[in-house]
Amino acid sequence: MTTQEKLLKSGKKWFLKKGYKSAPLRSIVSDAGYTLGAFYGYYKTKEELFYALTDETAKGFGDILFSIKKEMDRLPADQKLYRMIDCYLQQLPVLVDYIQTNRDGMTLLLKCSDGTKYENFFDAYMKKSRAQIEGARRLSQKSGKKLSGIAPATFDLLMRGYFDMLAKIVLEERDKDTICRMMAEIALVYKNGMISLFEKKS
Amino acid sequence: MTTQEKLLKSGKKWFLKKGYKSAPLRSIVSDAGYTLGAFYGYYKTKEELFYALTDETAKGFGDILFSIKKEMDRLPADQKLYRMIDCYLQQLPVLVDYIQTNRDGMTLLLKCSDGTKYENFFDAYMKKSRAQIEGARRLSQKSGKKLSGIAPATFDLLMRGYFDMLAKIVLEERDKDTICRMMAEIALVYKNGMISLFEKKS
Amino acid sequence: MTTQEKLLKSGKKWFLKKGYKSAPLRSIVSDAGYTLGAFYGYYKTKEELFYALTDETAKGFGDILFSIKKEMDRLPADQKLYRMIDCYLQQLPVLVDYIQTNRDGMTLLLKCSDGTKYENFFDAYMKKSRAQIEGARRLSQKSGKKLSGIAPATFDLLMRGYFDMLAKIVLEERDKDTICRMMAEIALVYKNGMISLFEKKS
Amino acid sequence: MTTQEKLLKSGKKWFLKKGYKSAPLRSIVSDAGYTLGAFYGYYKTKEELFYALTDETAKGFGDILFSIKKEMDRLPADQKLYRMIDCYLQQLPVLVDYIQTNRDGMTLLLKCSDGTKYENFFDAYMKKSRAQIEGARRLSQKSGKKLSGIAPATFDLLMRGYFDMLAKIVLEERDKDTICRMMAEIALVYKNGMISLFEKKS
DNA sequence: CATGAATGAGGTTTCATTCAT
DNA sequence: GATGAATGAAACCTCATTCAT
Repeated sequence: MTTQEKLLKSGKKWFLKKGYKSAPLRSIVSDAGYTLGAFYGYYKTKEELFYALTDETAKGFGDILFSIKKEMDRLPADQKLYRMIDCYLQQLPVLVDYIQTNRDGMTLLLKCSDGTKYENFFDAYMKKSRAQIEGARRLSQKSGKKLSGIAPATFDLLMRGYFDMLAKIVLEERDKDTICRMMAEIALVYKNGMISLFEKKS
Repeated sequence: MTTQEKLLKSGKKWFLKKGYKSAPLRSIVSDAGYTLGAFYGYYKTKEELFYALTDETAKGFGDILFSIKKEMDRLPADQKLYRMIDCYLQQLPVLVDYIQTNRDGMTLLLKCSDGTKYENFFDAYMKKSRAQIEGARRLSQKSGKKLSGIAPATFDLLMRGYFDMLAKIVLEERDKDTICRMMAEIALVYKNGMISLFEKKS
Repeated sequence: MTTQEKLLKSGKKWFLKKGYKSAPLRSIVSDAGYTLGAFYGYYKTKEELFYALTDETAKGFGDILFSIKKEMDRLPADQKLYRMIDCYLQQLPVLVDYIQTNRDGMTLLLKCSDGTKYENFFDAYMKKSRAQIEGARRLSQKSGKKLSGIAPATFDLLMRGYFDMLAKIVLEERDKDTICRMMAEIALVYKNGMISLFEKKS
Repeated sequence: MTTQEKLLKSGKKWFLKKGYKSAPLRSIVSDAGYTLGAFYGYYKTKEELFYALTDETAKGFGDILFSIKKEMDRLPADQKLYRMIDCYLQQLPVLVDYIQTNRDGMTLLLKCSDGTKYENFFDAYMKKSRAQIEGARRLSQKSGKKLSGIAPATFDLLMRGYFDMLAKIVLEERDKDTICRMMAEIALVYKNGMISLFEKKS
């Protein structure tokens, strides 16, 4: 294992354990078997080390979300709200798979990134998709259908909750199939639950 | 306002702004109009000040959850899973009310407690209730009914997600009615969604 | 002697000895009989300590130069160049006196300020007065007199040289009268030398 | 270009840009296309590299000053003070020429030598020549003439001022003729100014 | 009750230098 | 001749905590 790999490994370990800010660089480095000076031969700052551990994962994750979003954009306007979840469900395995194979990176992003550019990583993505959903809602309303037995803010909250669950379970559970099944179940609960609300109101 | 009250007030302000770890005790104390020496006449450590601001809220919140749990315990074993949500919905206003009137304390617990015994405050409670639900599941199974169109772990996850949403929205939104309505809506989505799953499977 | 005074004294000593950049804060502080932490109770940065030792002197010195400049502004345009030196000579004692009584501060400004906002302190003032002199020169030319047996750039250089000499001698010599006499002599050399050039050419 | 030449070139560039102390050896070496290890095959220390860039220039400059001094020594004792400037003026082109063709070296010596044995390079030479002038003064006095409408210390200061101006202008201006003209003008101001003083007093 | 001076261990970063290969 | 990994001391700065007054 090269020095850099050792540094990355030790950095990952400490960042996971204490979070970015509270992980002492000294510990990271000495745990890897080196001195502080050695570290700066490889990274310019502590932050750079963190990004070396997370940038790729963050980008990869964003790419997947982006591809899902594009898929959703192709849905006919009047069906968007109803079918967004299906659209998402279809991609779920890819998403879970990605998070699974990038567990550490994702954990760093979600739980240990305080003090870095990735703090609130998830909410940032959620905010983007909020605009997307808001757009879908307005289109649906124009098309004459009454759909909102559910307030948009609630819908938004539900989505954020869903992703939080996704994050939690992926970071806890190692079996991909279980995760997919659970998240699909939850998505179904969401879908059926929302549909029942729509129907009740209309 | 007594010295102690001023310290508490200033401490709250700084912990809310920067989180437990990053809030310099110096700032807290000088903002209150005192010096560091004075502080240590009232609290042994910085951490103690934090707990002075949070212990009560944490306990109060726990008490409510505990009372909901007791309520649920009274449900007949064979109806537990189905009616837990109603049981919870019934208590929702109390819960929201409590969080609302203890916004600062709850925020401290949920967002600013990194480095204290309360980090991961919510998950800790959720883990306790997991045992509870697990118990319900086993009882139901004994009673011979097939209920789980939904896996218990999924149910657990859903509950944790629900509480996260509750936390999020309470920390973002100041209007109690809005919060209650949204959380009730979400609970309905949950309930209807789950019921539809049960029915489909059975 | 208060702690702050000790810190200032030690700071002055080290800055004078090694210059701002090369003076280790550690030495400054431990020489004063304290630890690094103590220092930061009094100054936010090393730079702030330096400015505590120099700001006042810099301002005072600037004020005197400014008052000389205003004096010069009052001279009739056609006599400016010829009488600027007299005007300056008249204020010389004040200037020397000021530098004398602020020897340390002036030395810090002139020799030890590398890395601070005061590096090139003198040249900065010279640049300002350059504009002033250039103005005088143009006015003189308009008034029809041929005066420049001396190139403006040369004149500028002479002035900068003069101030450098002033700085040097003040920092070396402790007797005010001697300094005044020497600088007055030099000013006379300048004046007569320049006049002889003017006359030769015209 | 040999390795050593590359190192020298890069060293010159960085020392000129940042000064001896602030120029990181790392930058010097990597800019030259090598690594730190390579450097130490050629020079024992960073300082040694600096001297490799300056020793020759320093010596050459000193030699010229020495030859001027020898020239002056040949002047009859009773005419020394009056004719020193002529003697110097005669050598001025040589001096300027030398500085011109060794701009970089001279700049290093005058502006970038902080932290090396050459800091205060100019003043060191001036101090040596002080002894020389002092000697001239004593001889003149012995010979019975009243010469000093000007104090020897003032004369000394003037000379140092002159050299500072020379340094400044050479480092700023690239055109040799301009430099020679300006410095000659200044020398004339000096000479005429001093003569007028002598005459006035006598 | 409160002060405020001081500590000391901690943090991140820089850099000349060494040395095995 | 050159590499480049690594050192180690030094730099500036932060902050919870102590303690004499």
